[in-house]
Amino acid sequence: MTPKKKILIVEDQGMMRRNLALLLEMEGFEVVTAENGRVGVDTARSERPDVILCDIMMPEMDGYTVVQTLREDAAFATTPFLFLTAKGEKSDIRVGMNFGADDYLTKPIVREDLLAAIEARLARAEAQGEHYRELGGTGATGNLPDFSSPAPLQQNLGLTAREAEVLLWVAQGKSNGDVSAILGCSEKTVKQHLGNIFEKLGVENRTSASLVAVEALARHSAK
Amino acid sequence: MTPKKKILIVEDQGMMRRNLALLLEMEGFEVVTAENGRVGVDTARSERPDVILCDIMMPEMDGYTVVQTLREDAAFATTPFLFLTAKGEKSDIRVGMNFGADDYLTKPIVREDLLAAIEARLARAEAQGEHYRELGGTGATGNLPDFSSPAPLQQNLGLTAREAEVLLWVAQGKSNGDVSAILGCSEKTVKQHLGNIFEKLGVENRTSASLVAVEALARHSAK
DNA sequence: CCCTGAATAGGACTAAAGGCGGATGGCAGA
DNA sequence: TCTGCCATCCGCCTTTAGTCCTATTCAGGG
Repeated sequence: MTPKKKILIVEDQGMMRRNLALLLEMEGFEVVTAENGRVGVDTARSERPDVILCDIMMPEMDGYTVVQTLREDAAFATTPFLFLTAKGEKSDIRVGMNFGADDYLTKPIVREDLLAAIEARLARAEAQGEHYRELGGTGATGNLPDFSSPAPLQQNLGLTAREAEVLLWVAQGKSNGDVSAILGCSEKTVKQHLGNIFEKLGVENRTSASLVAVEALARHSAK
Repeated sequence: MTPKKKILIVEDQGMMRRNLALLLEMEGFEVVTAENGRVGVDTARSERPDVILCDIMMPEMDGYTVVQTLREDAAFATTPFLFLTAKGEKSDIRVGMNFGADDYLTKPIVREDLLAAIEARLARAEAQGEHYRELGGTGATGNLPDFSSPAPLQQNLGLTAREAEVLLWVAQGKSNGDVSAILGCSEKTVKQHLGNIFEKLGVENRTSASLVAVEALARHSAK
């Protein structure tokens, strides 16, 4: 929502293309257009639209081929693809849907239907993204795992509460001196705990222990 | 494919329901049925089908409400939902699609269309799953990032080729001595590179540098 | 009450890490 | 050709990390 959604219109009829573009721009979408299927595929690849509206009957490359081509590309596996068709012919629509389109709109395009369909597909795509992001946890976006609690380390690695606290800070790059100051104990104590941690984790130094910790935290975020 | 796909049929007309079930079972699908919308929602939650076929006009709860209800549940955010409708009325279908359905089939149901639509939606759902799994990379499952190539470190962190190699091993917990043996150079050289790496990454020790490296590698897996 | 496990900490020591300055050779671009 | 940038390596030095051993305190369970 916050970032302007980009819509690609692939439609050979100039008037129809301009009308649609104008309508969508007035609704706050960013619009790019292509005058046939072949150009449409190229434009999709360079512009990475959030939604694609595509006519079926076009010169150079028809709509079926466009959706088929784009669906082979992992980058467009999730992009909502809507057909625009002049024909009420169910068979045409069926063919398109079976090629992996997400919806269709019959001409003449009604403004309300168009907007409702676009919003519905955007909402659906977003909901699916969230679903998979949930599955993937924070690791899915390449971010660092959650260092907010030592509990996962305690649970998953069989550490004591204090050991988990020590490791939590060590894994964030803190020195023994830092950790002792943070936890309010002697540096000797930190070293002692670290030695025990290394033994429990089967590693030989803090860097390896940190790796194990990060992995455990990531696994925990992944639920 | 390997695991039998489970299909939920929500349809109030007994004959239609049994015919569809029989047809799909003969095609090798596992089929569960529900005789109205309310039961359909319950059944979906307990059976977790891979595809849902749902009539629109039903007693107790209509098809729109079913899809609306299920889409609110994260578990069904990605489940292909196909409407079965006796009406060729476009408006009915539009309403259903706008509620988050994925496709529709008009009665009388043609065997080929039904199977093609189901296969198309299953393929699409699977492709999307793969897409997001790719985004999640190995990190999505809580595993460690890909340490097979230093290239991502070189690219994303602005390191030289050699520096990236050094960091790649350091981030895996290797000591300077180990790295020098692995790379076939002096330990002094490793230290020198590490110093440069620390400066470039804005960190003060190998553990912090490793954290940055792991994050960069995870981000790279996320494409 | 005794025993265990956890947390704490000290001393003494070795090993590793990291900083600083200097130096060489290769290689590509101005 | 000269100038950076990169990779390589040295020595010297300080700081940090890590090990081994020992010891105290405290909370719970049998």
